[in-house]
This record gives sequence, structure tokens and C-alpha cells, in this order.
Amino acid sequence: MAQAHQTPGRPRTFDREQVLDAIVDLFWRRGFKATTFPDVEGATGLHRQSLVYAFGDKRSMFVKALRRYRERHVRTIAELLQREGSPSANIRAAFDFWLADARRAASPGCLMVNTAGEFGASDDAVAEVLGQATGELVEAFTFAFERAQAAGEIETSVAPEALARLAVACGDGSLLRCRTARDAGFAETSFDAFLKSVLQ
Amino acid sequence: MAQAHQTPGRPRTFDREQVLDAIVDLFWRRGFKATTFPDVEGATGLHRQSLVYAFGDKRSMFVKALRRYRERHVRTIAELLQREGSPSANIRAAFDFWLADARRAASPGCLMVNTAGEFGASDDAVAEVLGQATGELVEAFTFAFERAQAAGEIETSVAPEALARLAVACGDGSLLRCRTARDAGFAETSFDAFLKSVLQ
DNA sequence: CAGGTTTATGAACAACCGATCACAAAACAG
DNA sequence: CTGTTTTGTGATCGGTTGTTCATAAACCTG
Repeated sequence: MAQAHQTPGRPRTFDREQVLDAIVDLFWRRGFKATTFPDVEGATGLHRQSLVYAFGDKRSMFVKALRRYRERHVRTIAELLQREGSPSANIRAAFDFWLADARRAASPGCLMVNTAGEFGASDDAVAEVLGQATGELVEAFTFAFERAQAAGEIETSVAPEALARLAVACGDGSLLRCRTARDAGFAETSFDAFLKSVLQ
Repeated sequence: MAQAHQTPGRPRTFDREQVLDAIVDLFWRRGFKATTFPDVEGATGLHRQSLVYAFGDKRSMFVKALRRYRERHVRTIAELLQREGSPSANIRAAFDFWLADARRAASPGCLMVNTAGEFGASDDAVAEVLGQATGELVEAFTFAFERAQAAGEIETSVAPEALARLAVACGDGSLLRCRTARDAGFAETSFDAFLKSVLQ
């Protein structure tokens, strides 16, 4: 925004967004409560007070990390689903994107899913981001299923939004399972079952 | 087991299993890290040392609670799926059981799901119980889908175990979503989509 | 070069957590 | 009753957590 002129005072010696990415990764792997300031200091190379100055207290930092995760990961999947061309192919591409996460060594699953389990409905700001992320995903899947039905690629007996919620639930549940099992086989099989059952 | 003769010493003044149920409920709602000894003391009416004496340290207590949850909730669903009669009806009954959890006021979701998000693969004993629970569920669903295919109730193009994993992922993901959203609508819709897509 | 503003560094704080110790109370065996 | 074992109660102890204070450093404006 106000990139017009540099603010007075000592300039920041680190890249704010790069550091935030490292913080996202930490929370993604360990969760909120289990991540301590010493952890963040070690992962970013910054001192505690610098982190607080840049991102606020721990909870504010976490919410900022959540938002960034949504903007990067969730939005990527949503954009895959809104591409032109075959909606079925887009849906397969979205599941392939999930699979790539599931196949990561020591897959951390999905930050939104992990956070939903840890926070439940106990924090309004967190629940809001989670709701937005789910809504964004469901909306994108709904769009793709609507197009698939209109194009005659899939049958029309089930409402597009219902299929979209099923897809999101399937993705969430599978990624969670792969997080504990250290094995992407569960996601591969369940995704395959979903695609065969719904897209054919 | 050794109910034959009473052990010497002062008799316990509380029901061990009843207290464990209260502990399960606490961990179910708040998770492991966020649950403190004062919380457990308040929920059970017992003193810290009595809890430690009866269940071991906090982590041991949590693993015992996990096992008890599996024995009660997971096993109940597995038994629903193995009943005689229409396997399709059994599958619907299993999803109805999940729906009842999702519809609870301030639904805590599923303890296994929440725990998977909080622990990941960081604790072997926890991961083992989670793996057993998922295996038990998948096995029971597989049995039901095998029977459904053999009876001609559903088509046979997708392997029963794949359908079973899809069902578990759908249940896990939906219950998780309802935990945050305080609304069972997501589960109702996604379950409906699953049943319409797979059972018909 | 001064004055003001922002950042970096290091230290310290109060609160909380889980674990443990010490002792009283209640039962049974002899 | 005496000794032993187990449970109940209260207090305490390091260790860790998130937060904040205090000061030095770096940059811009005028």
C-alpha cells in the first residue's frame, strides 16, 4: 500500500513474508500449543522481541500464519477448480494437488484440518479463517461440479454443493489420516474411490 | 480379573471407569495440551495425586482415555456394520451414528480425528491407537461393502476396501468440520451425497 | 549534525504446568 | 492391637511458557 516513500527509522533486516512462511511451516507441523517461542526463534533466526514486534503476540502470529496458508494453499486448489476446459479434469487436478501434500515425507496434513481439531470453536478469529477456507473450497468444487453436470460429464442426481462438501470432507479426512500414518496410501485409495464413484 | 479377594489397604472411593469417562470427555473437547491437571481435578472432583496414582502421568492418562474411546465409540460403529440383514442398511446406520455425534450441542467431533491433528506421528503409542481405530473402522466398512456387492445392492466397479476408506475419510472430515462450525449441516449434506453416490 | 522513529538485542518477569514429596486416613492380616 | 498396604490430601519444586522492560543500533527528516 504505502510503498510510496520509505518510513523513517531503522529498516527491517529480514523478509517479512519469508519469515511468515517459516512460521506457517512450524505451526503446520507442530500445531499451535506445541510450538514455542524458542521453536520459532530457531526456525527463523530472529529474536523473540523482533517476532513480537513484526507479528504481534503468539495468537496474532498464528492467525496471520493461518491467513497466509489459506491464501497460498487453499486458493491454489480453488483456482485449479475454476480453470477453463474439462471440469472433471480440474477436479482430478485438485485431488492430485492434495495427493502431493499427502506424499510429502512426514506429511503435516492440512494446517486447516489440524487447526480445526486443536481449536474447535474456541477461538472466533481462528474459526472465521477456517470457515472462510472451507467455504472457498466448497464454492470452487461446487462450481466445477455444476459445470460437469451441465456438460453431461457426470450424472445429475446429486446436488453439486453436496458433492462439493463430500469432496472436501474426503480430502480433509484423508490428509489427516496420512499425517498420522506417514503413508499416502490411504489418500490414494480413497481419492480413487471418490473419483470412480462420482466422476463416472 | 483378580476380583477373587479384596486387596489390603484403603479401598478406592471412586469408580475408576466412571472417572475415566469424564477424562475422555475433557480430552475430547479440549485436546491433550490444552487440558490441565486443574481441569481434570475440576471435572472429576479428585485430587491430582489420586489421578496420578490411578492412571499414571498425563500422557499415560491420555492414552488410557484414547483406548477407552476406541472401545466404546469406534467399536459401536464397527458392530453396527457387522450386523446381519441388509449391509446397505448397516452402512446407513453407521452414518446415522456419526450424525448423532455431529448434532450434539457444541459437538466435539471425533476424539481420534482431533488427536490425529494434534499429535501427527509424534507419539508412537498414540499413533498406534489411532491406527488401530482406523483399521477397525475400515475393516468393518470393507466387510459391509463386500456383502453389499455380493448381494447386488451396489455396483462392483470399485473395490470394497477403497469404498471403506472413502467412507471413513468422509466421516472424519465431516465431523471435524462440524466441530468448528457448530452446525451439523455439513455432515448431513456430505453423508447424503456419499450414500446417494455409492449406495445407488 | 541533532531529533525523531523504527528495529535489534538481551535480560528479566510473573504465571502456569506437570511431577513429586510428606503425611494422614482407611482397610486387612496376623 | 500392631504392622502393612493402599488411598486421600495438601504443599512444594524445578522447568517452561508467553510477555514485557530497557537499551543499543540504524535510518530518515530538517
